[in-house]
Amino acid sequence: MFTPLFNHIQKFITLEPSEIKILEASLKISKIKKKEHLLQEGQVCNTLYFITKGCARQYIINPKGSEQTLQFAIENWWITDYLSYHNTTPSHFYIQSVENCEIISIEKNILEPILIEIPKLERYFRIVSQKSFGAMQMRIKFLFTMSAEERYHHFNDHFPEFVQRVPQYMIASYLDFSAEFMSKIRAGKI
Amino acid sequence: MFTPLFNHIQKFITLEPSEIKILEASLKISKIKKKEHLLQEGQVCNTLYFITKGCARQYIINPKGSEQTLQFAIENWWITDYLSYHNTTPSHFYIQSVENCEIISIEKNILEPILIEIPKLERYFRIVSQKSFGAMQMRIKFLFTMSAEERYHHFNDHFPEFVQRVPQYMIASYLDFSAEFMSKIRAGKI
DNA sequence: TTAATTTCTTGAAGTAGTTCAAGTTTTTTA
DNA sequence: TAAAAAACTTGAACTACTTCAAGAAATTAA
Repeated sequence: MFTPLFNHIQKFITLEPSEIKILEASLKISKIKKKEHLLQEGQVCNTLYFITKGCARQYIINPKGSEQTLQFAIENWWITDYLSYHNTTPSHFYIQSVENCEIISIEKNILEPILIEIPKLERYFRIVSQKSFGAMQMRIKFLFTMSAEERYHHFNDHFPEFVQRVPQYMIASYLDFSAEFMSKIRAGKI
Repeated sequence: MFTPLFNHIQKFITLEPSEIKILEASLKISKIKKKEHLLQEGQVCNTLYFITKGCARQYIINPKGSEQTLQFAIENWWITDYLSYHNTTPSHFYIQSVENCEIISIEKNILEPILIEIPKLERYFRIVSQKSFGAMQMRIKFLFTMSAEERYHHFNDHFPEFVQRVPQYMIASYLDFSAEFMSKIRAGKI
């Protein structure tokens, strides 16, 4: 049930059976339907979510009233608002499932004592979040240096299966151009 | 000498005197001149840098051959390429001082054993990097939702001292518009 | 303190995107 | 399986920016 997460953890550290038990006891798994919200703007985010099946996204509603996807998370990705989590401040983001999902969640007030009990888990979360930060730096690089068309092709080349899974307009906003423009790129009308 | 770093660490965790000694022994402090490089594109980054005085930046050279700043780091900020650090892959970035700097550096092969010895430090780096990741999410939000002029004013309002310290063209590229356009915004010609 | 270099400014011309509105296709729901 | 809702497409008009080129101002070096 929790195996995808433990497999992921074991890529970075090695847990004792006793430690696995402790962690396991504090995890919660839930199935959620497409378009359900895990977090709404204005709420304080005090949960980490790990996707074991399906796909979720973080998005905002921009000043013009339309949704803009900032981040996707698929199988074996964590998704959360870390700023809200750490500062206990209202979130600027929505987190929503894009497909029916299976999600492991763990709450801050349960996780933090466990991290002190099992320091290897601190290590796991440190490495994962440093790598995510690094990935974000690359994302900014791509946004800054590539044209809309280049970003589309780059994304398509790197995540072809993913492009099939989610609506185009979400990918368009994630790549920071309009759905209409994406349609024209795809039709070769650029 | 290392006090700015220890002050920063003590905001998140509490170290024993013995632990402070261990860490201290593995830190290196250096003064570097304006425009010196800490990292060049293509090198593997195996060092973390903590700015105690001055200002550094991460930048790339874009396909047109001009520099684009992706990140600034001032006093009490860490700067590094975490993707290169963790994957031992060539970096896509330059890291360079923008002013004369005093910088604490710590190497991966020295740090990693210390982190195992002092798990509280794992905690420190985890929290710092999760917060940085959160800040990056906000940065993407601003890039996506604000016009060039709004980004300029927002940055100016939040970091007025900083705007005095670094050349405008670096700020312009950090905010993802041209130096010429920034000049026009400042002159109110927009 | 002069020369050299770096940074900033300005206007004119161009363009990579957006916005709007309407129609079509696909997917979901009942 | 029909109706409703969601997602995608298209073209025309627009605009927020970029690029270029040249000069002015500020900073640094000798």
